[in-house]
Amino acid sequence: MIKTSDQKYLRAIYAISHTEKNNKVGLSDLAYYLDLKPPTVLERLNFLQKEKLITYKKTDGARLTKTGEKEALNVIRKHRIWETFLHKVCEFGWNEVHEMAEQLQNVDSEKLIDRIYTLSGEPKFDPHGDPIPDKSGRLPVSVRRPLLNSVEGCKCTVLGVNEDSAAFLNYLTDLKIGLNEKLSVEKIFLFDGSVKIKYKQGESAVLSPKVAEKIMVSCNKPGCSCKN
Amino acid sequence: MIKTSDQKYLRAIYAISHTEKNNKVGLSDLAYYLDLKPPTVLERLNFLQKEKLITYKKTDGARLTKTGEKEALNVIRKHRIWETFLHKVCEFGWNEVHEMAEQLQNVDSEKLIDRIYTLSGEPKFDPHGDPIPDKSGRLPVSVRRPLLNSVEGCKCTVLGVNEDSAAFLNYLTDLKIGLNEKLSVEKIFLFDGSVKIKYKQGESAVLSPKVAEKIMVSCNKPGCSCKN
DNA sequence: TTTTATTATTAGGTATGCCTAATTGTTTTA
DNA sequence: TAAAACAATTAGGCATACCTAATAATAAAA
Repeated sequence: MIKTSDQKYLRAIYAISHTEKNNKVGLSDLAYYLDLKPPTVLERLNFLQKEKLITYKKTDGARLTKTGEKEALNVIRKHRIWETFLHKVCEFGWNEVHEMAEQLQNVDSEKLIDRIYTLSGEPKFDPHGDPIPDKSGRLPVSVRRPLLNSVEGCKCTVLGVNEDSAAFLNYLTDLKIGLNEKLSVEKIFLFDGSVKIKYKQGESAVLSPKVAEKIMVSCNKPGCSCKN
Repeated sequence: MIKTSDQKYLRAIYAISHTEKNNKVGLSDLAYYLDLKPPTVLERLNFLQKEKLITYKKTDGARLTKTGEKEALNVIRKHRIWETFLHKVCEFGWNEVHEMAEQLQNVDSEKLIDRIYTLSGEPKFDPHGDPIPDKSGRLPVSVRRPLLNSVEGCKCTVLGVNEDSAAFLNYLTDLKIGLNEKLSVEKIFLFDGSVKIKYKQGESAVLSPKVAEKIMVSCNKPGCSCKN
């Protein structure tokens, strides 16, 4: 059985390699992400390589092997199912669930995850809009795209976000933008790409491109001319 | 903040000192209970004593201080609430919940415990029939007594058990004796104190005193002449 | 292309939470 | 009451999972 501390490494590698700038997962990127020092991480990477869960070369960074990716997706599955449960069944805000799920994902019982998932209604996406892998690690496909890619006049729905920081989530909460919120794109400012949106009854906001890039939506009308 | 590994010690001391033979909690009793070696336990007991969570003297064994007992009851509360949740909401058998609760009790969120408890209907006793302390460590009083103390003819209800071992719980499951089962005491054999019971529609069993001692019941009629 | 900055690696260290083996008390019980 | 059994203690060791400081390799900038 693979240790929970090692699962953290696998999950981190997975997360970093699925960023926009998805090139190589360097030692110091990982150390920074995990809040550890490079020598600590290096030691463990060598171990994980011996176990054939990753490959690691200084030039190439860390990459998950087939087995390693499966492990990573397994933890991601647990994490996202717990987040879903906490949000849907326990009624926590989507900005509160991450910390708790981080601890709960380590509980060792497949059967428990199954029950929790059933109780949550077996959705395909977690409260941040991230896809929940099935038991064999397959991800559901989604039509998520960044709000930033909208054309003026588009009406779309918030499916999730691309950042978990409390600062960001609290900002959205302040604006009263939540999961499943329907947004209407009023204007795209050519100057810097800022996006003006309307939502709820009469709320409106101008979002910086940095923010709009991290809000994931899907268009309400199929065949809308927004980019993906 | 007190470490989860230290909480285990406090809980163990609490558990052992609340046994029938509740005299002193010796070093080796504790070591046996925790499945550790005496030197390991001694080291930690000295630490816990420095922290004023227990007192420990070779002659007197380990005793919880006020603070220590409060800590212990706090973990016990979490453990029993998780067990209740797993049984009532997730529909696990009462013989499956202990292991999972052991892990879940370490999750650090008062708020989560509150939600889980609400979802479970805020009962006063867990699925083994053990009382759930409130937030200040107060225990609800119960009228539990061992089945062994019954008089012939008594009708009573199973509230819980005094042992958590899988062997014991599986034995009860085989006999189809579960929580809230109504039992009718047919005969007490003077020879060794075995108890013959009837229950469900026509099931019957003769329980050894060792078993009958560990099944906790309450009489269905107030003023029944059973001992407590 | 030399200097500077960044990143990776090695070597050695610390705290935690366990362990075994040996020693010393303290009970039983013969 | 001496021998045997058991409980408590001391001393020293090991693995894990981190760390710092120093060095080597590589990439970026002057």
